[in-house]
Amino acid sequence: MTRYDAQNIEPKWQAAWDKQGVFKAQRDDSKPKYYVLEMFPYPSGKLHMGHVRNYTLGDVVARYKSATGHAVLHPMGWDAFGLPAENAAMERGVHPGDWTYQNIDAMRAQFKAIGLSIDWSREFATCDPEYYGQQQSLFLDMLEAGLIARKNAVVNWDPVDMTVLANEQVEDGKGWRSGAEVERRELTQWFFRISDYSEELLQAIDSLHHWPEKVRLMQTNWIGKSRGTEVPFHLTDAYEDQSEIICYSTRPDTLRGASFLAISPDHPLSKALESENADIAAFNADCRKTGTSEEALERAEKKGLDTGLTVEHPVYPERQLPVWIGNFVLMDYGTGAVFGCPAHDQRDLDFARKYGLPVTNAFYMPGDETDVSDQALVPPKTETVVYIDHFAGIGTCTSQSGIDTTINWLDAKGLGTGQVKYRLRDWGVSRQRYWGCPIPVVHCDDCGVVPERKENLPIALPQDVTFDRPGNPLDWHPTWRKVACPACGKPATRETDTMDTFVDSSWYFARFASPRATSPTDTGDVSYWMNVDQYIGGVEHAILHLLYSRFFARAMHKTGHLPKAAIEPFNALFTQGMVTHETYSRAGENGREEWVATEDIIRTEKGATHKDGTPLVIGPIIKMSKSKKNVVDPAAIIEQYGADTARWFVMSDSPPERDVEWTAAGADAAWKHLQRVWRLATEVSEAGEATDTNPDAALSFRRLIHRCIEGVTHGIEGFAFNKSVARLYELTNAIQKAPAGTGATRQEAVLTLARLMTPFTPHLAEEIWEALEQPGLISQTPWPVADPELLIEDTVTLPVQINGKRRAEIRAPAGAESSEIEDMVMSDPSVLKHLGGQSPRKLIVVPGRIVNVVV
RNA sequence: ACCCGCGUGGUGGAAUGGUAGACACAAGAGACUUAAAAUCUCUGGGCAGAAAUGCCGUGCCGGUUCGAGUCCGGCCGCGGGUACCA
Repeated sequence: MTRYDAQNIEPKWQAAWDKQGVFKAQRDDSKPKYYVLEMFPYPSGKLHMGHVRNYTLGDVVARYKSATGHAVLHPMGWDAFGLPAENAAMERGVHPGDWTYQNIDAMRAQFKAIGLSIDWSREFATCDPEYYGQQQSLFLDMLEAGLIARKNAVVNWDPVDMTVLANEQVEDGKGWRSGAEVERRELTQWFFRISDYSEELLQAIDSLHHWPEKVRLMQTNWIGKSRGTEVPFHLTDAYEDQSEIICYSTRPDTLRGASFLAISPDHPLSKALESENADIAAFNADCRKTGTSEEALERAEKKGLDTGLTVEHPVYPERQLPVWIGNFVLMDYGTGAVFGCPAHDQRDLDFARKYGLPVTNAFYMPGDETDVSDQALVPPKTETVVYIDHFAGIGTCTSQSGIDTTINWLDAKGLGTGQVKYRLRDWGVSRQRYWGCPIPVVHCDDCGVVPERKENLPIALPQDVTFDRPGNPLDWHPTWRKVACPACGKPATRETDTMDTFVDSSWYFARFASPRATSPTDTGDVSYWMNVDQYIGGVEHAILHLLYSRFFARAMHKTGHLPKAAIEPFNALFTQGMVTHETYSRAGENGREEWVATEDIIRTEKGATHKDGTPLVIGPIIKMSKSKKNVVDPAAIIEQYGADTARWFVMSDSPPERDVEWTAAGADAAWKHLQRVWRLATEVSEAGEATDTNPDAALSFRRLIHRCIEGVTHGIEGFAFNKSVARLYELTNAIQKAPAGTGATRQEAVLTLARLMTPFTPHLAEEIWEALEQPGLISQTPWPVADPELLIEDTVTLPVQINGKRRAEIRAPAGAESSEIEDMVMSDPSVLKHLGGQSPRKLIVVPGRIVNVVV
């Protein structure tokens, strides 16, 4: 008997699959189709364990669906545009394209070594001109369909490098390269009008039955629908052409407690005031220095400046409210102006206390008429409150009905306008960078912004660019920008902004249906293959990527590129957990914590030491990451144990949606198990022709085999691969301990085991299939079907409880009547002993489950 | 702060309201071996007991139920998401 030699066997089967085109997706109207897709990777150049887990999950599904008679589409591509390539260009002087394609080559080889059932003939990268050219075509169609707008937006501006920064390039409010304080600056940008679809995208979340509840909730919150009202406040004295300030409020019922107005530093009125008031100009300028990132806003202190202007309260005109500029008021939500009601909003209360503004209650809690002091009174909207002297005549009711009544009242009096607002903002896609899909428009002095002609697509990125100065290389390319206007033919300038990489990933799933089509999609192919039946990826994409894709599918439908049925492109979504690993550290120079790479660790009984002998501190178990140096390189694992071991490990133990901790011991154990399976298969193979001479033992063995088929299938269907793996362990144990006289069934068991293991460890399964002289490839062999007859036991063991405590058990025929079981229970010696002569008050028989005797 | 999710042996984790701890890892004991590795066998929630068995046990407190890890209410802890959103 030989040891299982994964290093030679795995490439052999990969070549065989490749040669026979086993995984080529083929339209076949005689079969149901199944489209499995894992979120495509960024080509960093190196596979990590997270990839192995993600793609193995999808591969198990793909191989299972294929074995159960589906026409499977399981493609792979590369999300290839983005910043890291430009960084590499700046740091090492390589061209972003060369860097990217080299990485793709390296990663493709590593992916192939995992033995994934991918149809590689459909591979593409988003940086292929064939792909982004079609994306430009989509852009032009969407522009024509009114789905795209051009407007001003605030960006992070690095005043030293004179360049726009992505949010992730802003660290502590400073540019990552220059270290300069980042400023907010307005630029004219391209936007996808996703906010037009807010309500539809929100409503349709209800139809996403096979999405995780968590993701649906996150999207709902992100869209952020709120009902409120817009209330105009008249300026006591009109300022220039402005006579009123419109505030948006979701709590108009608290209008009685309004004691000031706060407007955004970017509000038109604030801007107008800047020119004549130096203090205001300075204050606003200071506010704009704060970056747009969430952390920057969070840390910023709530500050305000009194403009000296006042407004009339709309309901109590005799009251004059001061108008402040508040750094916490956002121009791009609502109207950029709010009324402050300190009694019923904590932030307003803090502001009022800081600047000495009045605090007036609009309502009390029933039976508690104390005024607000340092804690704003904000009960849940479903709770009943007592309104004080309310203008719309409401007294005691829930806040929600108070809000509704007030909105209607204000509407009726012409004092406000009921409004539904969404947090979801239009999607700004302009990026001032080189390595992205060029936006296909031209700026002409005479014609303005002109869309490119489709026959000029793709608008390809120029190759000859340099990264020796900051900013966008397209801006100073000697010739690329200079083009003839597509409308009038006069000299004009090409747009140098490129698209956000989220655009690239918003439709790639549709492109896989016909990756070489000369239009974005092919109607026949896309109608056949879409939707994605099972989408798999990290929860970090729960909001943006998935929401953008949902929007894009609608936009593609509107522009004729997707059928109506595909406007929700992902039928089912699965979000998998991370791969984690222990961290190790020691005190480095000047006492700072120094992380130590996994390969430098020697694990000892008590802890860990560096291979140079210094003791190490074992840190927390966290996601594998370069910065913590706790990565385990899949390539090294594949070299040591083979791909099947890595696949088996990541599918074992932890449920796929949870994090899995990579441990050396676990990997070793997975490898040992696969060796054991191989050993058993070899034994069976060497035993040759065998017969069953012990029919009873053989029958119960066969029952076990079929329970295993049932369990593994059920586990895969329910994305509980860890449970499938447990059933496979059970079957392996049973084969090993098979009683004498079950030789034939044992052979059957090994063949079934191989077939059930195919989705998890396909190479080993093929090798066993071949060793047992079975025809064809196991990858093309149908999935075993459990015989329902064999799943039914003839006798069952029923636990007997007395007053809820398990005291005995009885064996009863599977279909026994309750009365029969009652008789058996009441004559069972150990039951009688526990009853001690008492007669039961009640006997509960749950057929096939349990008996409870109540005394 | 708000919104989700989760708390089960030494560990990862099983368990349609019905025998808690499947399966695996780590551990201990044994077999084989000159020895080790590899492999195989057995043990394994806690306490008491030689054992049979008994009591306790799924973060804590209470409730519903013949029966609760599972359902309900409250608390504690951990994880995730989101937010100057008016």
